Amino acid sequence: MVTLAEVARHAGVSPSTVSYVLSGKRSISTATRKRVELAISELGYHPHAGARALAGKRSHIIALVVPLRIDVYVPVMMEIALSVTVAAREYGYDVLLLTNDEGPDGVRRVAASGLADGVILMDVEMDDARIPVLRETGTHAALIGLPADSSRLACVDHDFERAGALCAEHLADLGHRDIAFIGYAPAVYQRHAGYAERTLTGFRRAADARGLRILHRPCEGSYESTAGALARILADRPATTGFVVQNEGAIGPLLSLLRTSGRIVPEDASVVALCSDPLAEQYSPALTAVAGPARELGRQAVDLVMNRLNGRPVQEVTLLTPELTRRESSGPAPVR
Amino acid sequence: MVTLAEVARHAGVSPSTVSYVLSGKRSISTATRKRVELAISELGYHPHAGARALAGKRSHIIALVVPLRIDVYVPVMMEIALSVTVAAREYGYDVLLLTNDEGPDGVRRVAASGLADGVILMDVEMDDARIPVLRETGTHAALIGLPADSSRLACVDHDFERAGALCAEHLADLGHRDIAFIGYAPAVYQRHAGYAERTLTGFRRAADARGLRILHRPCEGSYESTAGALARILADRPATTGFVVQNEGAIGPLLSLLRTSGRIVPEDASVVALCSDPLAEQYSPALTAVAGPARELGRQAVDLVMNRLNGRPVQEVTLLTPELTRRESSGPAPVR
DNA sequence: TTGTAGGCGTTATCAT
DNA sequence: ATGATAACGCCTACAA
Repeated sequence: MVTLAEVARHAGVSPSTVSYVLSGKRSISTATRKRVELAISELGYHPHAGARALAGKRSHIIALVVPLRIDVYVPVMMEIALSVTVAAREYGYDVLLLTNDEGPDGVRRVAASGLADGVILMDVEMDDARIPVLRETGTHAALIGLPADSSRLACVDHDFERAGALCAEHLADLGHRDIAFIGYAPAVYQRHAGYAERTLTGFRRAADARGLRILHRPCEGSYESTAGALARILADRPATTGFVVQNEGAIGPLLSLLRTSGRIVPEDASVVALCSDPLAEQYSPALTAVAGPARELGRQAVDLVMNRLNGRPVQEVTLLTPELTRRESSGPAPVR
Repeated sequence: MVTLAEVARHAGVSPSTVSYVLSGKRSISTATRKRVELAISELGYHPHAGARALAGKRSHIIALVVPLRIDVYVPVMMEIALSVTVAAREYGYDVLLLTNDEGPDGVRRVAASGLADGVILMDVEMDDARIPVLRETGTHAALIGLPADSSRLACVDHDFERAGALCAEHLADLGHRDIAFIGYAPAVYQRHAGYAERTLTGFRRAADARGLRILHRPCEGSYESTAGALARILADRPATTGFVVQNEGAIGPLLSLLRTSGRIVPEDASVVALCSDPLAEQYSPALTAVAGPARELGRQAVDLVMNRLNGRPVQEVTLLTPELTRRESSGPAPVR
């Protein structure tokens, strides 16, 4: 292995000079810098990560804790994870992947061992068990998601309330009066997942403001459960003409079922999905959808951690604004 | 930060004793071991990762290189990544996430800096640019996928030839004579992606052996491209009654299109998908599908790296056997 | 069974 | 602008 000392010898300078060329923490004459840089590339030198972490008190690694069992749409999760990785690299940081099955101890382990300088938590729950560990160990962290108590933390998330409201407003604008919201599995609401509740809150509030009649039906996302949810909706409120879906699994079945039941989209029924744009475009008709900037979430989380690491102040809560993209699945309410 | 020395003092032993109870590399009397373990938990000691890597010449980290742009089904990729992480933890290893946009240099960087002890490459191409770096640096690695030249490497992959063959044989058994294979985007075949070609090879060979007439149509996976592919198939071979799909995006559209064109599945046409079981079960009718053990792929890759790290011999190529699960989308060929 | 001490490759504080 | 040198926390060969 090539060491800094060898580079120094090769360049005819002292080890500290090489170190400073690398870190840029003091000025170096152009001449010696050139020599050092040449030596580095000639020898193929790469600083030893462990030694650097030991002496420099920074591992240049952040940990990303992802859920092992996932109820949100996996590709979005993956996109966030990848954007975190790419953004971290721009700071010279690498990303350590942790699964949430290690629980709070995983966070403690990587923080206490100096393995990671900071932590990004995905899929944060309202009352997340990892948060006390963060507070107790003073770990620099960013949370993707919004816990019940975000004080002294740094959180980024989509503005789900706004997303829910956008759906209701869009359908109201189109003249729909009776709207159904097909949501996540009952279990998701039972454990008070923030994103699910906040979407519903925003949706309800906007619907109220516009005088819409609404129905909320949880749904497992399978064909059968979607069929069940739709049947109940149409039985309870036959006049329903607008559908909002926040369960990726239910989208395909819903479109099939509407077609089967003789309802043409968007002439007889409008569908608005809460999902990523690529997904919305896969369906036929392409779906009007509300999506948040997944990639941006990852970036922001990294920025937050880096700011904390460098002692810069950070906002406790950052909400990213979602956008509604109108496609083929929504249209004026049918006249009756 | 709690150090090993403090633990030693607290337990009234020497630092090396603490080190040895941790590593188990020499026998310790039960009495002192107890004392040390108590001190460790009382003080909340976690060995400093950097120091350990520096002194022990092992970072206890493996790097996982994932593609930044993905054409395979993302959830499967995610499942593999997570299973790698879980399996690695069982060896006391953590996983560093690298994206392939760093290219071969990313591998060189983590290997040369001692950041990672080994590397797992996902989405390996036939003539992968990262492989020379592996050879040149002597990095311990496992590849998920099968490159053109696998000599002196350790590769795991699904047995795609077998998967393709299973599809053809299943449809042949059911009496189908004309079969169409709806595949990945043309670009995937143009760059000779191994999994795509091998599936086709196995499919063709088995079809030949059974005297089937086959058609292969690449497909982008969108609704439109699927419609185009299907239209051509039915124009070229109106007698086609069996469909094999190896493009997750095309499945939904295909089912819709078959229905629209008045073909009932499975009475008029049979569909066999090459996709994960959870995905196959989401559709209606539930799809007969051939799937490989994704989680197992991750495990095996980790085992391979660990074996290499510990100087144990490893197989160059390990192929995992896929299984066909019969569901509702395949049935006897219609009599005509 | 346990203790002592040198060294791993950097960083950063003193000097010069 | 550059050099020498003492940590950093752990591992392990060598002693006892």
